[in-house]
Amino acid sequence: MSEARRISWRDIRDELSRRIAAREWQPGAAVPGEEALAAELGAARATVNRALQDLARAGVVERKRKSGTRVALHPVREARFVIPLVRREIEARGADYGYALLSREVGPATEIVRARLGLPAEARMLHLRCLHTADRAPYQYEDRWISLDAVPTAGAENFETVGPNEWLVETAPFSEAEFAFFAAAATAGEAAVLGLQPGAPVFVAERLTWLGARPVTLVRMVHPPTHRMVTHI
Amino acid sequence: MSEARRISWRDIRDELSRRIAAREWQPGAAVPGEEALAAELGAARATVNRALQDLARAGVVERKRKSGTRVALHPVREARFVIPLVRREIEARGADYGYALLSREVGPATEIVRARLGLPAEARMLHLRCLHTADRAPYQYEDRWISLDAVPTAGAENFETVGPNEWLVETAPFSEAEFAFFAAAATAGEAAVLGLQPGAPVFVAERLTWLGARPVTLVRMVHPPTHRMVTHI
DNA sequence: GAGTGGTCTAGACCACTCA
DNA sequence: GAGTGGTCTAGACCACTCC
Repeated sequence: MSEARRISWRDIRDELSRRIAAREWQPGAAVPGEEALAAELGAARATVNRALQDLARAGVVERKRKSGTRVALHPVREARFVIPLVRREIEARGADYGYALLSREVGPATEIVRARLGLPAEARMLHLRCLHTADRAPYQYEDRWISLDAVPTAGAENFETVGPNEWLVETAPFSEAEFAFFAAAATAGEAAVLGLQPGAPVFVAERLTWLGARPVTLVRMVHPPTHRMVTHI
Repeated sequence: MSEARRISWRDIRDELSRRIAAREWQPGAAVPGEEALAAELGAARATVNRALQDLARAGVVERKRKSGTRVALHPVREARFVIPLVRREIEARGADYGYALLSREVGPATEIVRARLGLPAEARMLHLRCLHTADRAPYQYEDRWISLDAVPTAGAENFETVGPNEWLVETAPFSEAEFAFFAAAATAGEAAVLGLQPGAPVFVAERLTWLGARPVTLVRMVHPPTHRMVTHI
């Protein structure tokens, strides 16, 4: 009587994905062209295109003009991590969020920080050290430098009740960011703040942001070794 | 004489992105509807839609039917990491890749591993321990469990020249994966293999994969503290 | 030169959600 | 009920790349 429901690009993606997983299309093998798939599946080429682009983004197929689409030999899987505000991260766990400002200073940056941000020696910087707690337990120690050239209004903020993270998000836009994650041994200062032994392994997330060519902020976020960064694919 | 080049969805995305960064549209403010933007920018609604969807994926705007599109108050930025094969990761740095199988055993899994994978006590598993080197220096210690129920052919492989990672990628498809990253103190065994002091901080990446409901493999990849996982946004 | 993916357009209908 | 985003279609042209 009635026609079947229109096929969606997700349906197509899942069907192609299934064929690849079931080895109906071997790794390295060519996938039929968009036109052919569209005809076979009863969809428009644009719909097939959207499905294939999604698979390409996920690393399942590789596409090249003229040569066509192939099942990836070495699927480069990608992991996505959402980087929420610490406060939201803690509240999402159902824990009570706490914030404390440990120190606030205006002055020149250390040589390492200047080199990392590409700033001259005379650049005026705001240096903040904060602690974020979950149910009163140390959760993240934040060591942040803010360029007062890029964000002059930061000099007028005391950051005693609002963390620089939240303040910057609403105040200072950025165009580029670089994240790095690594393990390190807790320095004496970090260990004291987080309630660990000096030298204990800590999980460090470091972020640099720029607005155009101007560096905005450099932050080192240090977590106790119980911290896990998890994602699903 | 001639018309300007057709506007692309990237152009539109960048223009909208610029307006948001320049605070022409404040955080929380409503963005004009797709129809209006299409008219203003001289593009089709589908093109504007694609640009807005990309901004939504990046967390810059939030979209809801009927209510429309708003500039995100708390942009939930996301970081994307590509997870290549270790060999590729090392070769991409211009270093020589080396691989060594340290041990290979068939038998029951430890209780912890079974619990993690949701497997019964009698499940037959393949346990592999390997070392990946970059220019002869230890780069990653791989401790892997493979379910012989899910991947029976793994039992016939000796894994002496090809790492289980590469072998599985070409042999055993998976539908779901979970990644976890964290810092830990090197165990005595890990320290010995990586040439570190026991208790030294190490960067651990753990991955579980399933094919449908069946667990395929659990791997713990341990890196020396010099390892950094980096991404740009 | 020719084949394949990349993308834009114009129009249409649907789905969700708010009032 | 009505407004907005979500998506499909059909057609077209472009851009890249291999031959």
